Amino acid sequence: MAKRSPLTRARILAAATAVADAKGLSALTMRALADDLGTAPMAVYHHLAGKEEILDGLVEKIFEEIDDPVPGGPWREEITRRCTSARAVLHEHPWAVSVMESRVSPGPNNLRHHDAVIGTFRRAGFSVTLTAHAYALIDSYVYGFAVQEAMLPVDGGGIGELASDIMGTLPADEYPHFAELVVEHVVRPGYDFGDEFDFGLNLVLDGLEAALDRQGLSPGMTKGREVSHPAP
Amino acid sequence: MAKRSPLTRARILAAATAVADAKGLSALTMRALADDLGTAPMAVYHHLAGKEEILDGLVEKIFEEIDDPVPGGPWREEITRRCTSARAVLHEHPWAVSVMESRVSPGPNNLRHHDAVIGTFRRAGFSVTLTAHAYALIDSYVYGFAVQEAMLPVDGGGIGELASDIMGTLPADEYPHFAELVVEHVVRPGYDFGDEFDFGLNLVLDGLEAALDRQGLSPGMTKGREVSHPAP
DNA sequence: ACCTGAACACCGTTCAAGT
DNA sequence: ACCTGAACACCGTTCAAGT
Repeated sequence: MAKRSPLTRARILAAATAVADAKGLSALTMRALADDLGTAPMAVYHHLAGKEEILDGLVEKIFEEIDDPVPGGPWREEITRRCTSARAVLHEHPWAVSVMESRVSPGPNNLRHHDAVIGTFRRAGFSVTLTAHAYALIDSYVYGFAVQEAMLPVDGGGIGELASDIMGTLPADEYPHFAELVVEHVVRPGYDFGDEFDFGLNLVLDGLEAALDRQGLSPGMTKGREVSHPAP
Repeated sequence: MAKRSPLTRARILAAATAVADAKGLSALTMRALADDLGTAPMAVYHHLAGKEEILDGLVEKIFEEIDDPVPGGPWREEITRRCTSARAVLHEHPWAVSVMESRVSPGPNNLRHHDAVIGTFRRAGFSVTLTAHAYALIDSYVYGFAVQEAMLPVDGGGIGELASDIMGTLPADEYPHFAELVVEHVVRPGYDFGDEFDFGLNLVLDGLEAALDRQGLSPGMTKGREVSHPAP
């Protein structure tokens, strides 16, 4: 793409993202990356220590793209915006979860982002324990949804064709419930797996809201409602 | 391990699982696998077409290990058992989700298992649409939880030490909410991230129960409550 | 200082050959 | 039929050399 500007850490990471987006994670080799940058493979090593550091950089770029929630704001709106943004970013970069899984320690963007998520719950009155629950729950949901989207062989509308391909090849009477779901739902025009995201997110947030209310009514509320960093 | 029995598809897949469990997915090479089996690398190719077929086989073995729910049984108990089992299996084999992400089409065990999950919801009166919601939601949660567990550098109790290591290295005042969560919760004796699973699962199932009740009361209930394969 | 080319130890896989 | 060894086209990375 951009050819003759001097090699930069940022330019290398941008090219790495482009290669992974376009051809998949397995096509992201040091040689392919150098090709895309118009340099020899070894040129990259003068700006980043090696492939591991490139992968670390890619994950940090991902967390840069995701909207941070604002602690102190209305928690449900903030968390909704954050989760919707995270899902969109992970959808654009289907390799992202795989790369995250292979990292050993979180970078500054990762920490800052999750500090904001935790802070949003705490400032809204979630106890430390309930914040830990909520944090594990929403991240599981967002990451898991992204994994499922990444597992789909095609995007959005195309899934209908694929599903009917599968059902055509496979004995439908061996998997009757699967077949019913595909025939009566998935192949219908307008179906998009991505639309399932909002249902689950709202259900999860309803549950957290109820848990927050229950906490407020329970005897141990004083500790739970303590806010570690009160607004000025 | 077992050395001199004749090479078998099953024995190869068992060895592949053992290598991935013990040394990680990246250590699962055809040469390392052959070493473990006590043969030359190319011997494996007489029983499986190549590495892709090995990975397909590993995923099928995973779905063999997970308890199928029984359609027609009490849906909440069945789904709880299934999700608990799935989480345990994915915890034992932290490489499993990564491998699943890279597969193109589901194998028979995979299809049978998900047919049972879908059937459990349908037979309990979930409409096709609500079943699609429920299916996406619980699998997102289970896969996402597994991803997060796989991202943790150490297991269970050891996470406390690691967390305090991180907090020791990192400026705690830059990530105040993160620091609070670690100091007041994660490093406490007895904390185990895996324990977070039940909270989220119960919250999700509560939400699905409420959605099922709402569906039963709504005008369009007849179609939704139709059971495609009534008990004899 | 920034980039290069040749070389090394890997990887999955093909192919001709052994028993 | 089942297994083997050498070879091929890759991969990340080291190292000595170029500008």
